[in-house]
Amino acid sequence: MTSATAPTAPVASAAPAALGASGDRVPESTSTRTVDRALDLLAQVCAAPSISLSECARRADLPTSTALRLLRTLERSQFVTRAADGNYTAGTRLIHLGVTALSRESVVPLAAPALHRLVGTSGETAYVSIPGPAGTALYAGMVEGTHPVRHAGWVGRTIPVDGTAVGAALSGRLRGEQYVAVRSAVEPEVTAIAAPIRGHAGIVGALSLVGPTHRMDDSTIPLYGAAIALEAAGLTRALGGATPAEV
Amino acid sequence: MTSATAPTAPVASAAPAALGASGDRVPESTSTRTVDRALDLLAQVCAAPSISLSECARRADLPTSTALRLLRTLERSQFVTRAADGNYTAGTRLIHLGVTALSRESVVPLAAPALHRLVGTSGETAYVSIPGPAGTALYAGMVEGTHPVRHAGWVGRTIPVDGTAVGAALSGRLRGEQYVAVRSAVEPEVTAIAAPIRGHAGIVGALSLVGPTHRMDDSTIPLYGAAIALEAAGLTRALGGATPAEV
DNA sequence: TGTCAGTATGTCACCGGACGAAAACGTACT
DNA sequence: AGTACGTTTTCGTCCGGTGACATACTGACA
Repeated sequence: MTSATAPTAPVASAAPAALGASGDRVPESTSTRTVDRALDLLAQVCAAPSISLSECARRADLPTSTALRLLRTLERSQFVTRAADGNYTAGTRLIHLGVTALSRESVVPLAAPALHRLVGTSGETAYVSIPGPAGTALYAGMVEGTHPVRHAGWVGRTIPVDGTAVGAALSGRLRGEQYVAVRSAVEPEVTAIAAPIRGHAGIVGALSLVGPTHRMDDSTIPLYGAAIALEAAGLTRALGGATPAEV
Repeated sequence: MTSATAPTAPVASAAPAALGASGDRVPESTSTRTVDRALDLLAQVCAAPSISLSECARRADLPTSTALRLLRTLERSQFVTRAADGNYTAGTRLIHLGVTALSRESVVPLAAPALHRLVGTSGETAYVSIPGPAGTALYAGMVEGTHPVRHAGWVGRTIPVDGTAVGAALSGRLRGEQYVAVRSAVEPEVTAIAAPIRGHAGIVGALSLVGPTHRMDDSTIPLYGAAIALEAAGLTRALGGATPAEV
């Protein structure tokens, strides 16, 4: 028990650094309102499949003429695109920057073979997740399950770290186990099992399987959990991280 | 010959719309300098694995104090992250927005099985590409080839549409063929074969195989090209686009 | 037909937000 | 110690960003 407590504590202390954002410590007085507003509008455009000027202005709580001017700026530099019907969607330049930044998160492409193996083992949908903005977890990549009824795509979605399996894995809150399983955290009748992937500086991502609760029960969870933990350990070794046995 | 020319012309007229950006027609006088500057700094941060304040300011041609203020704004809203060594990298919020926007480009996740099949057929690295910013093509997803010596990852990279196979495919410039192959366009001794994927409104993406020229020769190119065209036609049907036979 | 509500776009007087030169600070090196 | 360079802070200044208002357009309804 004592030895089990000691290994957990250093992992937990490393995890907040992985989830913490440098943005918290930036003096607010030096912020630039105009840019804040434009970025908020950009986020609003991305949060919807397609959005009108007035709805965007409403959600960002800006006068319409202000929103139009800022959205025009975003449009000119191709961070948003405006369709013929007047609605805005994310632009090619934002996608480019996002894909470039994502491909630099080396855990995401590295996890692809492991995701395929997990799907092969379980038939459930497999995900790799990374820390998201404002202390969330971001589903960054997936391989779909093979069952006729399977989990639908969550790529691009953020979830809270509290109360979710992926969140717990990213935070290192495994309670002495190698994986964590949570039922009905994000959606009813959906169970997720997750394990963390560690790099030099601590936890950098998580592998997870997500599927309907009726297939993820007391007989399958330990089996799938062990497979996820095994794959996560392999990725951890590949990234030069410390596996639990070495912590 | 005449019938072969007629089908090409309507396709070519549809393709510029796919590559054009609505940003071209936005009045420049309504742009917001401050936001333009911040977005340029964001792009500079994404263009490098990691970058210092002074280098970022240099590349954006801004005074250091101005760059610091704008980067602090980007940092506060988690579009960039500043490490302990002072260098900036892309932040979680940018990744989130980028992944969300990318996952809304339905061609990218839809292409995953096709990419795997192409790798299975050829052993070469397979990509799905979409229109990028400023008339470029963006490599948006990949499945690595199986050869010991294979093409390294280009995901997140943009290439010119002129003179490249993917660019030609995205532009619809196939010269009556179903695929296009180009040698040494982006890098020496690398050959790419590509075919367009069409949606309702025209070309939305391209499938491609990329590999060393010594393995992509006159005997393999027609075989791989036909496989790519077949997969692209399947995706086109899935997206409700018009296949060449229907144009 | 007219009326109304909502959306999108343009205008311009105004003021405060963004600017950047200069100073101060921190670090590494000789 | 001095030097060089990158980073951060300061603050007077001005011009860039603002938003209330006007206008045009569209769709729904009586």
